[in-house]
Amino acid sequence: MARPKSADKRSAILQAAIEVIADQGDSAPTAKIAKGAGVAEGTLFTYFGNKDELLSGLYLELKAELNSVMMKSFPREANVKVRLHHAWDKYVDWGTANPLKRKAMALLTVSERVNPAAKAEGAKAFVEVAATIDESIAQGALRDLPPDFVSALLGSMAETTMSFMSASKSKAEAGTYREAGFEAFWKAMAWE
Amino acid sequence: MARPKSADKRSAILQAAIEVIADQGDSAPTAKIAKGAGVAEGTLFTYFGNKDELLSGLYLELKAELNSVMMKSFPREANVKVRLHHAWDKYVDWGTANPLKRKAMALLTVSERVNPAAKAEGAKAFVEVAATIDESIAQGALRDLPPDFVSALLGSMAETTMSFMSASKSKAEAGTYREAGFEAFWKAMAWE
Amino acid sequence: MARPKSADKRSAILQAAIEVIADQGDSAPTAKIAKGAGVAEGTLFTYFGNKDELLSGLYLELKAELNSVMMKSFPREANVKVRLHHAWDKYVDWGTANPLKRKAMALLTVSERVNPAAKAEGAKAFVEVAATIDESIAQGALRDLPPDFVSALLGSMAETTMSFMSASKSKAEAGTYREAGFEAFWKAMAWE
Amino acid sequence: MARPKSADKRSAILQAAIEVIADQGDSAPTAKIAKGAGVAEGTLFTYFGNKDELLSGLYLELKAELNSVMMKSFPREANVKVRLHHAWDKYVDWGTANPLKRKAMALLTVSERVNPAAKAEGAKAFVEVAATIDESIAQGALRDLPPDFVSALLGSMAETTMSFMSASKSKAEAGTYREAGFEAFWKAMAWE
DNA sequence: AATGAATGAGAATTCATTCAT
DNA sequence: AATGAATGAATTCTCATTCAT
Repeated sequence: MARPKSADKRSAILQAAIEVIADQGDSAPTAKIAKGAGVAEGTLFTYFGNKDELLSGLYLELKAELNSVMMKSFPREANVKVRLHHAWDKYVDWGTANPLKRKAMALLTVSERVNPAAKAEGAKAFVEVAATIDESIAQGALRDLPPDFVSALLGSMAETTMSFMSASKSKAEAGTYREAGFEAFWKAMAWE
Repeated sequence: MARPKSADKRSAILQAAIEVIADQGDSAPTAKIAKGAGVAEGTLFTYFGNKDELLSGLYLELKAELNSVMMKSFPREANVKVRLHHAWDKYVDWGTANPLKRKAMALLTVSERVNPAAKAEGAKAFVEVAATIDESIAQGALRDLPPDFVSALLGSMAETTMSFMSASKSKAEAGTYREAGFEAFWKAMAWE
Repeated sequence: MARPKSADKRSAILQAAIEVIADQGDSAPTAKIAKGAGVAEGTLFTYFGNKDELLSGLYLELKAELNSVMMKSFPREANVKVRLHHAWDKYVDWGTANPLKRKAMALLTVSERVNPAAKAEGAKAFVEVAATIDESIAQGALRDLPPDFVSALLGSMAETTMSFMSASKSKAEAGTYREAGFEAFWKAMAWE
Repeated sequence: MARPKSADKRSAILQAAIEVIADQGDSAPTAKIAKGAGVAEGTLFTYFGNKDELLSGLYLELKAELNSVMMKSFPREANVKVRLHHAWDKYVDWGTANPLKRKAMALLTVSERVNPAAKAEGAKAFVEVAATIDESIAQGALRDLPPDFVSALLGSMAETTMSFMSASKSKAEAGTYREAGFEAFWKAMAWE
């Protein structure tokens, strides 16, 4: 237990978990994940104490990756609309470029097996976005709604947008949805 | 003609299924559902051929109930905004008044075990709403976006709104979210 | 229970049992047999107290039918070879003309569920054949072997002959097996 | 390489399967077999993917054993009668010495659950006997009958002989049946 | 008598986790 | 640390039989 030797193995397990969970949900057998990762069934449990920990760990990993993607060259100096637009674009681009990760993350988000601590920690992926929303409201760029509500709507509208982007027949069409989605969000939230 | 199949028992099974599925998702044991319904494990299978049929049957039942709720005194003669507002209110009121049903329906909507025929049939719950959206776009009340995209956004925004209504501490606060949610949707989709 | 009203229903159940048991063996569900007979599941149990009784009853019925077929115009006055040849021909003709009955009877013969009393009673189908064999041995037409052994060999050789007759491509070929089978039996048992 | 799959455990499962299947046929519960073998219910499935594979595997094992018994010091140089006599003796001795194996093999031979590939493979147990029969017919030692028919009669006559040997009260009596059975077979098939 | 819904004890697998190697 | 065999509780579904209608 503990002190895993190889970071590679941990990554391989997580990668396999993404694929298997995207396909079968949180009832995916650990044996299948281990096989996908090229390790023995028992080995999985030296990297993750039990299945819930694996699920929670994967959830965190995905949230962290998403956070890093959204924050890469985040235009902290620009105005709030530009900043939110940046986050939106990075988010939906990541989601459409990584459909398995998106699917797995969505499944884990509603899974009872991901522990509450991980859920709470995962929320931090959006702290900066949330802060930007707070600021937007404070300075009157967005309507006076509870910031959490605005964040949640951003998330669900982005989720919906991604599914239409993924179903698109061309890059151009996907791009249209991406822009229309953000415009819808912004108009929904802004004054006027 | 012997003991007829009892509508009560069928209902009891479906009701128990709502509770257990809301709690555990589609991996809820049929034994637990049967127990919750107060029938023998085998009895469940005289009402539903197998677990998938139970899941699909419940999905249909919930969609039908939601449809009937939304269509009750649907103001067919009023303008599109009024009609969509009516549907929105009925939808989110039903969802907040019946959190278990809402949860179960959400879980079943993404379950692989609900058969495609049921999914297709279930979509009919929203046909009139979809038609209203089509009409809104055609007559220029809403922006020129793919109607399916608008419908999907309506659904996901309503879903998000419901979760904030459910978490509200007062009826008044819930009512505020309900209204704010619809306003957000309408502004997101309308011209200007 | 008891006192069945309709002999037709009893026959229908037995007929259905032949078909279902020939197909699935003694694990064939009683529900399937009832359905095949066009009666309700419970009705089967007013004609046969339980499944073992049905199986045993069917076994007896088949043995009785076979007996009556073999004894029809049995040449009691002819010499023993002629008499055994008659029984042989009737037996294998019945078996090839009624493959389902033959299959069901074979399956029931080795089934643990047919009760011993029925097995004993069923043996009577061959009493006259057995008597003829006794006589043959007594008068020196057949070798001095235990009569039961001779009877058993008659049965198993006939069984094997029937399966080759059933697999034959023509009536003529089947007839050849029928004759060759009897000749083999006779030569096996006769002096010199 | 972890605990290797144990040949002992595999044997224990097969041995238990022989006993339970001889008693209950192919509907014998896997749980009962596992218990008889002294392993957990799940363990059975690490050695045999499913019940059909267990049944097929056992069938093969028994046929292979029988083959090795019949072929042990098979007198390839002797004349055909001697060779067939050898096979007959080894066969019926094995069957009477191992009544459970004989019963299980007979049951599996007619089981629908043993897969066709195993049935085909199992037939090889008798190839050399079949070849000897072919040769016997070709050189005129046996009558001109289809070799398959001769083989089948050999099998069914041996089967019948074994059941009388098993019921015998003494070794001597059993030996008498063994010899009488072969003589019956030979006379049935030979010219004159 | 006939019907078929109701029952609950199996039956065959599956699977997270442990532990001998 | 890594492996994968071993475990046994849990799961879905079947089926002979009973019994309310």
